[in-house]
Amino acid sequence: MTEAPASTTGRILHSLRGEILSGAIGPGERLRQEDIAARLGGSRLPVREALRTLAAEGLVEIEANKGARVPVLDRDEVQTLYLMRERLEPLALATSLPRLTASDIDAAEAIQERIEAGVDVIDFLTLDRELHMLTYTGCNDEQLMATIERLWNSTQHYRRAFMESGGPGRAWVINAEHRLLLDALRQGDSEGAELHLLGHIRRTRRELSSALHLFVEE
Amino acid sequence: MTEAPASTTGRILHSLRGEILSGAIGPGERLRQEDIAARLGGSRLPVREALRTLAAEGLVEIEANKGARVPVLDRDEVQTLYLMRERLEPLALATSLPRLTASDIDAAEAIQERIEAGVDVIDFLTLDRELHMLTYTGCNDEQLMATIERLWNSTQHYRRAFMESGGPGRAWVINAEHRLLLDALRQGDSEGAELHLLGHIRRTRRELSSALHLFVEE
DNA sequence: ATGGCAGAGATTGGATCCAATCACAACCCA
DNA sequence: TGGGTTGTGATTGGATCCAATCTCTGCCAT
Repeated sequence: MTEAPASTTGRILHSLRGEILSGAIGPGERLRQEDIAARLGGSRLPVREALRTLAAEGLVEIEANKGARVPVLDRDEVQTLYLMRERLEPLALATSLPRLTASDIDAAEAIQERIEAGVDVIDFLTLDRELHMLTYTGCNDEQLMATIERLWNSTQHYRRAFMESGGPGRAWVINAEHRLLLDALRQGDSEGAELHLLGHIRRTRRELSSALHLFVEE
Repeated sequence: MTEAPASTTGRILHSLRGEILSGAIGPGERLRQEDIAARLGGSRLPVREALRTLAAEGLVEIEANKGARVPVLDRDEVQTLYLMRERLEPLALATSLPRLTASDIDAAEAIQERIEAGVDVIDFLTLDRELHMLTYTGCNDEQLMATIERLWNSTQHYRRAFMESGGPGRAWVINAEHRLLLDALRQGDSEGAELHLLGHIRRTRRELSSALHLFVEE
């Protein structure tokens, strides 16, 4: 997610995805090809290809002759995306665990310590994602990991909006879940790790779903 | 999956996807932009956009300056795709069931009767897919259904190769599983339906995994 | 005979230009 | 005054052209 590709299409794709994930381009916002081409450098052609890719990833939606915009998700859609995470991420974790090294878990714990030391909203989102992705490094299946990243990407905006509007309130819950997850991983306890991960995602889903103010119709 | 779009890009995308799913273009085969443009009508531009979309779907892989080809999956990759189906399709089924009408189930049973009446390999693949997708019609979540369709698409070649090389041998097993699934749906038994579906996908995964001749290195 | 190398043809990547469609505003008429 | 209509600017869709990279063949040297 961090490597910068050489081709123009790859570069524009990378930049656009980053702008959507960072919130610089929010849900409902329109993406004009010429604007993007001028802003990111290049002609409209690589922009169109990048938009096609983003559309297949679910990060934008393209309507024929009417252009691309960032989709506005309602509560049910975000809920389903989280239900998908609840099903797929334990699978990735179980696949990853046998190949996970002690230093992988060390790195994850270092991230957790930074989270507990106190960070702002934007840093938390980045570190939380890094931590979870680190636990999946042993899973080298492209399709599974690509699907999981898509699920994170599609819900990124709502996670950030939730955190910025006060967040979960009880930070210790997240930390306890992370610690339990990492401990289970350390012990090679696949089932335990899967259960803690499931509970972690499930609780987040429920908190997001009850934050109705995130999903007011526009 | 069957509607023919008006735009050139959409038409080419639809045709290319169909050719890959039908086996007209097999794994490892290269896709030259100019060939496709000449064959399907249009310039290379819409072809490139269609290839980008197919790449994001996992139906082709694009290497910079080297073009697109249909990916060759090994046994582990197909296995993981099926494990993903085992996780996601019961979710789609549970979401679908409350909105499923009696006539939906009637239609699915009609398909099952056609399968039992005896069909060739290609018809079976089509009907089997139609049957399962029918059971998901009540699930109107775009992302979940798109992900499931991608999983079917990515594994379509190996399913067909398996069927053509003798298949499961015991056709009654599939029919029993389908009947049990449909019966549970008829009774509104969500848990039972999920279990039968899981068993159905799981058995297919195991049979495919043990058919090593499908995955010889090239 | 075999391995490396060079060059020509093939193929992809990108830019510019033209056509088609859409959105919006001004205008006309009831 | 309000609603429909038409026309113009804005935006997207598609085609052709040029540049960059790759591939593959044939040649040369060892």
